Amino acid sequence: MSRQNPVTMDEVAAAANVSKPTVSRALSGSELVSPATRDKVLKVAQELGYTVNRNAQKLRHKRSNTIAVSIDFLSHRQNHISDPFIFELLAGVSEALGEHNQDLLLTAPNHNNSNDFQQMLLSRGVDGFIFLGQGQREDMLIEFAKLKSPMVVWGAKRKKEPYCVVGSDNFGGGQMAADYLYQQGRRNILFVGNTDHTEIYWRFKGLEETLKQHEETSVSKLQLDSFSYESSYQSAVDYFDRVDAMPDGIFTYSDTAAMAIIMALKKMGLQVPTDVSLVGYNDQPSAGFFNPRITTIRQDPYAAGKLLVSKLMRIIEQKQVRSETIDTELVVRET
Amino acid sequence: MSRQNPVTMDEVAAAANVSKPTVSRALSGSELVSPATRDKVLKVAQELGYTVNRNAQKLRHKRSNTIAVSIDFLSHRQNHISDPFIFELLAGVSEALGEHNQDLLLTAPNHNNSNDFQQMLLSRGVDGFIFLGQGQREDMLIEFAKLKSPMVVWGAKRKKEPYCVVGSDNFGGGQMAADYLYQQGRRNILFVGNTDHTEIYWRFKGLEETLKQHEETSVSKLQLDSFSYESSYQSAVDYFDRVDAMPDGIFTYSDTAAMAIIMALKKMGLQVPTDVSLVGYNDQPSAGFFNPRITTIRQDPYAAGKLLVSKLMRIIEQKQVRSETIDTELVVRET
DNA sequence: GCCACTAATGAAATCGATTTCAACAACTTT
DNA sequence: AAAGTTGTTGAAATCGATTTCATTAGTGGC
Repeated sequence: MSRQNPVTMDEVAAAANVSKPTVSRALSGSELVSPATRDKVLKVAQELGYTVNRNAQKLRHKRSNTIAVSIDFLSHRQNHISDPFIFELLAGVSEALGEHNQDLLLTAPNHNNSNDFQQMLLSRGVDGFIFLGQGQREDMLIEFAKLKSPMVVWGAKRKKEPYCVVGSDNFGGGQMAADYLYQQGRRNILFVGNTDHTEIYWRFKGLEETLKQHEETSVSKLQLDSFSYESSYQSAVDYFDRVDAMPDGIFTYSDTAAMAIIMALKKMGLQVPTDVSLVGYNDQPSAGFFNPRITTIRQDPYAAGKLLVSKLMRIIEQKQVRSETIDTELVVRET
Repeated sequence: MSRQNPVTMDEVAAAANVSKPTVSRALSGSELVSPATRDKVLKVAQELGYTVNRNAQKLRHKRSNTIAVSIDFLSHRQNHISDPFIFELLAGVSEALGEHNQDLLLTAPNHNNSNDFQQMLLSRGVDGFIFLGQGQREDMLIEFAKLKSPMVVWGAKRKKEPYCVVGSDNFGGGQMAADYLYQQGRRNILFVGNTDHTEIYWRFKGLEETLKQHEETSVSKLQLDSFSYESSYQSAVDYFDRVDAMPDGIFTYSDTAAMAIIMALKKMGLQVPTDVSLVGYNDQPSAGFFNPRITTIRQDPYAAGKLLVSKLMRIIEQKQVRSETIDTELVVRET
């Protein structure tokens, strides 16, 4: 009904016998309008079912109160779901943005290039960007950062990143995994993951450097190039087939990979945790009810979302912010 | 840089020595402008780094090319992630919207009431709505549908729903599960799920009515009221404790619940599939690599997303559309 | 050479809000 | 009673595009 022809501010003004500016002020709760007229305007607006035209408002304000959120994984049909953790992160960001009265524009897969992002920003479509996962596209992010648009990134901190990064302490996570596995009496540790990804690289480094401090330990690496369960499983089977000595401790870059590895070990006739101890990453929901229940490094996606959003808001307000690391925690379960 | 002060169409017009309307036409590829001037304008626009102000455009067009997507689960911190299938559905919708050049506005949890939705629509913020999951809020959707706004819903079809629903054939899914379990020689079947949800109700009905056709079968029901793994597990343990005869076949409303049930059975000393056969629902990614690998009813989230979006687009174009059911498929694995 | 017609362009109106600035009324102050 | 406040209100400009309508130049017909 009213959709065909929404009520405008002019009509409210006419009906309330005041001018358009007065209506605008009344609705925005300005002090410049007398309480009597304000009440009258509000009542009339309510009766007519008036709602502000947000596009007109955005045009005038030069601000959209909309944040674009870009999920790396959404663009790759093959492995988009590989990490349920990202979905939790999205939920956290969504909640936090809601608290700041910001709308969340989920960027479509085919927009995933600098040029289109730039368009979105400059065309006043959005006020800022949140990138969930820097993945292998870090160069693109660096390129994009040159535009000096408000942006924050979930991922790994580098020495001098040109944008604000929020992420868990990947190095510290690696350390925790190393300590745990060592305490379990494991000495031959295998890392599983694609260290081309900055985040994953630091998890590996944390593991490696911690183990170096002990004698008689060895660290090897199984380099994956896909996030999917199937491909991880296959890579693991191949690896275990060709390798001489089986590891007795494994640290995987994600819980999904952990599941794949456990299944591959099973195929090789090895039991977790009897023969091999294993630590995953993320504490994604299914990690806790996999069989066996996976020991993992927990990152709090809600805390992360909140932090990402609050940083971005400060950037939009032209304030200085720093990259920040959120706490991680070792969740000891059955593996 | 340019963010502080984006280039406007007027500036392009001045630089190209033409008028504003000509620039507008040139950029939109109108036939009304000569090829020579069009090329010139395009070149100048490129040089100045011009991008259209989408908010001005939206105001003028009275169309935002933005679709609001509402995810039921995002609003409940407790169980928002219960169903990874929803995330896949979201990815499908995102992809499909991208193909239609529509932006995707993910509605914030605190917007989840009719009034705010109405505001969004009437304020020209979005052109239509996609609800992923009708859940227990079906009354709210019906209320919202009265506004006659373009909307489509992922969920269960009813006799006469006041809006367009796309969903899988839940009754048929129930039938498939029943047939499978019967063929496995199972006779005492338990359904697990909250039948207050329309979708889940029909899955139960499909199961029940199919089994009724065979003699010497029994159907019982474990009513859940939460989607979370933990609570499902607990309910199952309690149920198995108090019930006289254990079922030899189980059909769960989701794969997450299936995992919880399997773990609960294990605790009771029962093996899947030796003692009990089990069919889940959704074929969520982890179903295929749970241990044991879960037999389930597959719904294609990409097909679903595409269908939802194409229906919505037709509704926005004022065309008639019908509710539709997408195919489901029994994926036989180890359970 | 004049008229009709087409193609290309621009002036001005428009979308619906917000904001600046001026105007006015009602009070104080002296 | 004149001047200065203070508090409310409205006219008009503005945000940046699109669209209508009028205008001009150029082409062909007779």
